[in-house]
Amino acid sequence: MKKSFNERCYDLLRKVPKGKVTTYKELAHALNTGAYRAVGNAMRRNPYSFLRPVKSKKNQDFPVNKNPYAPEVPCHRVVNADGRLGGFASGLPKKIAMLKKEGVEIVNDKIDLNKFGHRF
DNA sequence: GTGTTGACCACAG
DNA sequence: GCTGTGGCCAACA
Repeated sequence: MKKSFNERCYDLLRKVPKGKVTTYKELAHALNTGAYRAVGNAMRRNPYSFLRPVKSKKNQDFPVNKNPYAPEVPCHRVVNADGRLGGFASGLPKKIAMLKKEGVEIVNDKIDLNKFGHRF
């Protein structure tokens, strides 16, 4: 079964335990590729993002109606390699709030990857 | 097939 | 600390 790069990203992302975060770098590495940017790209057009903004383009890559992953894809659990939150389509504060809620400690809008960084 | 863009990374200055 | 530059890979026009 051939999965799109996007799907693989989400699949890995779902494996990240609650209370932990991963980085675009690790994610891409786990996918056996170095396309961190592509991962970010995938998240940006993430059709399963439950906080997806109105900025939805043509998400013709997946059947959004069925959204099989739904809130199971914690796109808020992905951060930059430095631990910075980087970007979030629906706003960083939201991301921070959710992560804090899961037990992730955020200091100065950054995450301690030594403690909360998940590796595949 | 080519060129642009992207929620990035690493390095240089 | 900041900006600029080059590079990586995938999706899209």
